[in-house]
Amino acid sequence: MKVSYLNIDQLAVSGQTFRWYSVSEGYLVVHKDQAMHIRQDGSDLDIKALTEGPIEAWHDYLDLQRDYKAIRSRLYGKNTYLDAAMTCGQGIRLLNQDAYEMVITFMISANNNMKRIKDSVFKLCQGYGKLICHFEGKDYYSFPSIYDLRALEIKDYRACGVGYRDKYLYEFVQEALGGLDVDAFHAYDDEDLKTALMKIKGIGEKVANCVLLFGYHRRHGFPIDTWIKKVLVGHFNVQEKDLKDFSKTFFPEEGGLAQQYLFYYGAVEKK
DNA sequence: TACCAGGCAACTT
DNA sequence: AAGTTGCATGGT
Repeated sequence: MKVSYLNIDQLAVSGQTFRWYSVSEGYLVVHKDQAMHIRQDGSDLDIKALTEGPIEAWHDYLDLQRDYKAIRSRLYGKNTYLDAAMTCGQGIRLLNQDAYEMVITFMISANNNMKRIKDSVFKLCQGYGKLICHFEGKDYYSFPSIYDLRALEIKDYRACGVGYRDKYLYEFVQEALGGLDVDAFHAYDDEDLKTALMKIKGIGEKVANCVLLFGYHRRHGFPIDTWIKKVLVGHFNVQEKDLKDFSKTFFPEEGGLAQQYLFYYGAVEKK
């Protein structure tokens, strides 16, 4: 199919997902208990589902129905650094990911680096997810459900390389098994959602904003990490004390996408 | 060798 | 309310 404003190489390193695996051509992508093989040649996108689910689920995951041209035109021209970032990362989108998966993944992300986050998520899935497909000689596993994680002890999380975050993961899974249903949070308004997320140990302001944005698809969410902070202070002339409120006024709606452009730009510029 | 990585909870003032 | 500190682990 034909697509615009979508680039799989950019999405693979965009930092919103840690389950895109490079294969001989394109990527093997896992989300929840589904897998697909995705390839791209210019504007030509090819998706092959490797599991039973409906292909429409992948279209939704990739946010294909949204008009990125229109959104981009609203963001463009506000700031020269953002303009450059948008030109650099034209194929960046917001993926529609699973809330529970984002809670676990971004708990692991706190004060951590991209490689180790990816490795830890991989170990967690390999160890406790279900085998869902083989591809080019490798096995791929679903993201483990709370039931898959039922019997784990703190040390089992530690063995996945998550470090001191082990106890947060353990406690969250225990609470979820006890009835805490993060899927029910979809019904909450923004403020209640953020409050509910931050009640979970291991989730502070930044991780809550990541989960809110990537897992609950609240597109104005604007996570401020160490890198974004530098960008706002250095290129948007924001004072330290105004960081938290900045995005609300500067990006009334699509702050999340703007944040992704800035983050991706930073990631590629570093090299 | 220190310092950093998509920060957070617990503690001190 | 606001500021400080310890934290697992792998990379540079």
